[in-house]
Amino acid sequence: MELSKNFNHTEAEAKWYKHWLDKKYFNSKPDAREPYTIVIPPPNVTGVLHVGHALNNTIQDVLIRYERMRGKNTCWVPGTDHASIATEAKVVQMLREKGITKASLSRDEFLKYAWEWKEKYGGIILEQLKKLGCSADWDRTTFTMNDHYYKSVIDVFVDLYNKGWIYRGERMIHWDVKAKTALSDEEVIYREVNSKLYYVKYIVLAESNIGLHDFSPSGDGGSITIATVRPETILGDTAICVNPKDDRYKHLVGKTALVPLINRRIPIIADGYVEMDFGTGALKITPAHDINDYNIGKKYNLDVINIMNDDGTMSEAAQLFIGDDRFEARKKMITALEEAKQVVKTEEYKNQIGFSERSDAVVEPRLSLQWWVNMKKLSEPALKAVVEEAIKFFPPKYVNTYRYWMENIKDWCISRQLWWGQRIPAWYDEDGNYCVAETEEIARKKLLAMRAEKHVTTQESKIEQDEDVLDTWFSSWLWPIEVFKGISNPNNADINYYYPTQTLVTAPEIIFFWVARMIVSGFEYKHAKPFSNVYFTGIVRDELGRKMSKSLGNSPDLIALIDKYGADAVRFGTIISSPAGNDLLFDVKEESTLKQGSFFINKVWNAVKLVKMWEDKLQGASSKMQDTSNQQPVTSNFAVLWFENRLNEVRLEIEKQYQQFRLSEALKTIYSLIWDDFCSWYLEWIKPGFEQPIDTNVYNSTIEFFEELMQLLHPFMPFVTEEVYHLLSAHEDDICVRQMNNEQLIINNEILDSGALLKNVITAIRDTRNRNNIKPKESIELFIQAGDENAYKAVETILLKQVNAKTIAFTKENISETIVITNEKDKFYIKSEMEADTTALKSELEKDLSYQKNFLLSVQKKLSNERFVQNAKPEVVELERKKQADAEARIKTLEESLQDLN
RNA sequence: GGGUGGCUAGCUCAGUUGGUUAGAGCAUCUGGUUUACACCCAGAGGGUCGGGGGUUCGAGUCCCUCGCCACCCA
Repeated sequence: MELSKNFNHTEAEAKWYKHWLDKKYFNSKPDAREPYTIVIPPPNVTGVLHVGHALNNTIQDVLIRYERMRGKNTCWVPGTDHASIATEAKVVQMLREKGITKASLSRDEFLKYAWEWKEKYGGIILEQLKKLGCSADWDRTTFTMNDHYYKSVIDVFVDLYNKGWIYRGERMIHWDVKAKTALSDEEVIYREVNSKLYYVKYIVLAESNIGLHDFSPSGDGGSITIATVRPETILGDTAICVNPKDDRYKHLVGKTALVPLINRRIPIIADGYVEMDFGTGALKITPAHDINDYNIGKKYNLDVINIMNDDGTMSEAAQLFIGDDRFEARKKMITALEEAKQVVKTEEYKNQIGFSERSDAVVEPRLSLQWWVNMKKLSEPALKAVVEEAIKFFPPKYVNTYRYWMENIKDWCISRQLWWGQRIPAWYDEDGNYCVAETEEIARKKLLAMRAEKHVTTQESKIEQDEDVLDTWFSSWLWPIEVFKGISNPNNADINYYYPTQTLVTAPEIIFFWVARMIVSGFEYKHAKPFSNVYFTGIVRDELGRKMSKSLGNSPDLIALIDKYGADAVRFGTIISSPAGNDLLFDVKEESTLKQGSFFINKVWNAVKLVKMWEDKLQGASSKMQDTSNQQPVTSNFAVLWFENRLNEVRLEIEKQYQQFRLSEALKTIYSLIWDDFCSWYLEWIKPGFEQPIDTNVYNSTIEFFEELMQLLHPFMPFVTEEVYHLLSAHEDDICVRQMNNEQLIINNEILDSGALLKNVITAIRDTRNRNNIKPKESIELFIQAGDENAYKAVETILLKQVNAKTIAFTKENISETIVITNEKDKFYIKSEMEADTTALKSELEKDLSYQKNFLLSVQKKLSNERFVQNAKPEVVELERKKQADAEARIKTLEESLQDLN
């Protein structure tokens, strides 16, 4: 069979993915086997594949494919979430391009457009995951706005409300003036910004604040200067606050100041909250526009004056600059204050400002009536489950982060002023009564009953549903349950079989948003944890260490990379550079790990070509040829024996690495096993001479080894391994579902040691050849002076071939006129046409000798230390003794060799 | 300001309960191409383990302290 020069990834990827789908390998139904379940972190329905998704989903696919080959009934559930803010923004933008404003549409009309948009673009990311090779059960694809899911979210809301965990309340919240919606704390990103700190003078009235209605603009009570970065909010000031210990201001406490420009009378109060050394030590209090001011306002019963509209423009209450945007108003405010000579000075100042994660608008603190979940009691079992390790985190360092957040958990603001999402099931009547109910019909009855109870009227009132929708996380926190319809159809066969799931793979950034809340809902609605393990991937950064982000434009086009390098190479590249729990530095410029991945594929491909070349020239057990004189020497069997043991050794290693989620380590281990052990050593050892036949038994073993290697590699690089598997020999099955050998692995350490010795000797001799400029083609005569000749006899022909020797002879005597090298107790004499450069040789030997002597000295120092011999573990002392003996033997050999040279 | 993690070869990182004079990949250097692969082969060089102090027979590993970086929270 003639193989193409290189592996054609485009063709193979399409072919095998279709084949796997046709065979329904990824589909799962409950059966007698043990389940292994993963639910995908649903990507945003507006999303396109970026490196973070590639990493995250490759890891999930690796775990799923590995467990599938280990006999588990694997089920990987894919899907997307409806991402209310992001999707609504996309739809609004699309409408704008069509010349339609959201305000001109009814809610239903808008939602129709939104669904159209979702149907058209919402599946892109899932199709991209298929290109990556993801083996998810696509028949189970779930969307958080599907009918059953929608209903479950509503039911959960009603249930929590009835249990008293959901309430409606006025709070200071983060307001996105662009999206015109509330944001949760987690949706605000703080960035350091260069601002200006303005020092503004307030006039203080002479009299105390008794007669607030008397107006005396001249003041003569002096003045007080405050520092602020938001001068436009001065218009909403309702007090000035100083520290009670501050001697500078003690005489002013209790007096009245005038708000600049509008001359509102406000009290000067004292509270320990104020830091004396910040600014001037005097703080303006604007309860409607700052969370801390709000709290002080509540404490001192201050007026709350909201001077801004919901779009960030100044409201009538501001009195000035009405209708101007807040930043425009700030500029005008400064000009006006300067004209009034009330700006004392201006300083450059760096401060942290909150931005909306979705719209990037500067977040405005705003008082608002919102729906909240009281998390304190609800979250208790979830905290316990992680602390007590019923749910394990990988890496475990995130337990601390989780614990801190859960122990200080705040109420969760779940209402969003949007249309795209589950509409809050609360209804209001004309008299201000409201109720929460699954449907309008039930709500109507409830409200009627409320009115009757209050004896308001028996007449039915018009009722209206709350305009707002629920936070998207309020639907995705039910994900591990409702993807199996565990809420809409409790105790069905799927939920009972697949829940709790085994592993969640996600980014640490959403540990609070999502992971913690899923654990909470799991205990509340299934009375069980949603998953046993949580594997947190690293954050993907570019070569400069910057987080990949849309705004920076530093995220590469994954599909282009898959086209260029192949899905296997992309999977290799992301996993190999992503040690467990560490950030992944993705070198976009050089694409170095992707290259490494495609080089690796090429290596595997060429190994197939080599092995298949031998197929036509088989000889031995099953060969028809009777002539045995030409048979390959038995020493090839050493190679087979060695690789068999080496393979088993590595399989154990990899199993351990999987258990600890050290996937990048596992891949490195397999990479090195294939490239170094299999290709560089094993294949060279068994390689027959030019045009020579290969022993059938050796060939068959090699095919088996190769297939097992492909199986180990398959979870990481599914396409090339499936292709190679079918090329190596005829198979009815596919590697995708081939089951791993579950037998107890036996490892013969003697064989492994012999292999290591052989490798060492080969490397040492090659090194010596190199250093002495013996050309690769020039053959040498090798003499071995060994304590145990048998150790070399079994590998003699391999050694002969690997160091290009024409003869190997064993000797008891020193051989003169040769280059000599030593390996532990043994000496090797290399005779070549080149004249041995004794000076260079001598210096090499002397260098080695001095190293060995120093080494011996350090060992002796340890052993002569009584406290070491007494305190150290016996096996450690024993090891030191062996080191001493080895070093002594080595020194003896080296000294002898040096003597021969003189 | 509080918390967490990190600082090991030029770069990216391993280094498991303290125990060979610290490893890998990439990059670099030397030599090599008719016989699987130059997307390759053979080999080499390169580290005071962020600084200082301590515990110990023994510290990259444990403790203290300082410095720098990152992330999370406020």
